[in-house]
Amino acid sequence: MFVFRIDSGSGVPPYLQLVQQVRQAVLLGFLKHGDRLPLIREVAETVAINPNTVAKAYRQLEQEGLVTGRPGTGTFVNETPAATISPATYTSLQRGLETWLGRARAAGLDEQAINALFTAAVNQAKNENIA
Amino acid sequence: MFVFRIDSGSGVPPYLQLVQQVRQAVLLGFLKHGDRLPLIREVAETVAINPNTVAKAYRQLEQEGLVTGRPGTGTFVNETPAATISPATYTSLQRGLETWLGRARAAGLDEQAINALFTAAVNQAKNENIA
Amino acid sequence: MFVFRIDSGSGVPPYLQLVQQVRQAVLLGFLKHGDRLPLIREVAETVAINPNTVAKAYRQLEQEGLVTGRPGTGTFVNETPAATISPATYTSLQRGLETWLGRARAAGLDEQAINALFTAAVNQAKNENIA
Amino acid sequence: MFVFRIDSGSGVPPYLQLVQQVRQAVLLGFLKHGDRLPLIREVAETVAINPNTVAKAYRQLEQEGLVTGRPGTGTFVNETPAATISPATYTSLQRGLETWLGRARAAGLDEQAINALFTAAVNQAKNENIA
DNA sequence: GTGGTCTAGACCACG
DNA sequence: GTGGTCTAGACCACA
Repeated sequence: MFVFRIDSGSGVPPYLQLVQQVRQAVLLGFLKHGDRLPLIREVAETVAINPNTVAKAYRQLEQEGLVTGRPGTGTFVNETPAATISPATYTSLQRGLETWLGRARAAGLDEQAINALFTAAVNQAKNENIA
Repeated sequence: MFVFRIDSGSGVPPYLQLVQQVRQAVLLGFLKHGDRLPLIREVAETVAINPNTVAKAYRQLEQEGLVTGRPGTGTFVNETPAATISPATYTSLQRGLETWLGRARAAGLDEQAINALFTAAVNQAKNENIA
Repeated sequence: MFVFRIDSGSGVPPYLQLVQQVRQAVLLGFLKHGDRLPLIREVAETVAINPNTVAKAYRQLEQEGLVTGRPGTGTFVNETPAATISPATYTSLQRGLETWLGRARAAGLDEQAINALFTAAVNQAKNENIA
Repeated sequence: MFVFRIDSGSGVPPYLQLVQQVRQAVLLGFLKHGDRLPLIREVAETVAINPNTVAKAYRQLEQEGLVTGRPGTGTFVNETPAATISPATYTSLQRGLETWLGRARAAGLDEQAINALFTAAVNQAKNENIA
């Protein structure tokens, strides 16, 4: 089953967090064609936000063509455009990240610092590309 | 010089992005005690947002005690609480991340997919802690 | 100035009527690049619906790429993809329709009957294409 | 035989589309006193909607007095109030519309644009009446 | 004062 | 009982 997670301190609107999580899950293969998203009312209950907010997120996903809402039945994932990477390289990358995270945590970095390092690294690469 | 970067598609309010970037820069040692932040007008111009928005970000940083605005002179970084990790482990972690990013990009992942992997890994660790 | 019109008896959700009217206005050249749509609160007042409903319509138009909402300023029409027909043929067709409508009304048909004739004619053509 | 047609992108609820189509057909003389509407199951199958939805449409038509359901036999059209226009002027108007539609299509207008022109013309007339 | 988001609660169309 | 829409009213980010 798919589980949502809201970070209320990030400044990102909750409905957008839901949208991004579904997008990522589809991208990474956690959600596939035909899978049913959790019911709107379920999500609203588990993450403690208003059902309308969840509905707004689902509506946007539908407009993006990622899912289809069927009244009386639920909301279902549409055919994904294409599998981007092979499962092997995917799990390899995943393992690499996990060991790195382990080292970072062992060194005493909290989540905030880890995120800072990550975004700094990503942006540095971007700047090099520009230059 | 310190450079700001606004991601208008992330959903995070621009003023918060500025705040977070300064916080991260201080945390990672890019900004140290006595460094001057860019002028409000400069920032407003380079990232194309309203000066009021930049001023709001600086105001919040001042309220957090991270910086001090000196009218007519600029905004300066206060004494940082303490660097928690040694520079050696820090650069080691940084290098590790960069090589990982290189592998990910070589495998054909775009920024979106990389972010997805990263947040998934971080959240997975969280879930394990909870369980 | 652009004026909205809500037909509350048609069964079409009000927000969709607004969306369709803007789409048509852009398509017919009544709204051009840079034009400002009426303020959300204005529309809500003139057509007597909730501001949120108008906002929902504008949001959808923004997602379709037709307009751009600028907080503090208003909502503006984006560059139109392309002018589809020459103004000459356009006005010619317009005149033709008007004379036809005049004949229909002179014959005693009310709006309901006129709409019935129109949709019947359009659908008939469709069926012929299918067959 | 009478054929229904559902436009799922119009925003009009399917059951209402059925109701409107029967109303129009009666108004234009396509359906006359004693004609039998298609069976609910047939309609549900051909237009791919739930039988309950069709039943709801038929129920509403019965409440309007347009048709009468005879259990085990079918649903039949009641006596129509009166044909308001002569068949001659009717077919004349119909021909006029068809030639106009032909010109519009020849000019390169798609269905969306044609509808836009039509509703614009109708509404313009309305505004003139108000003014 | 502008658009954007969230909440609360109601009603409807559909299965 | 499902998703979809509307209303009412509040708060926030932005110009």
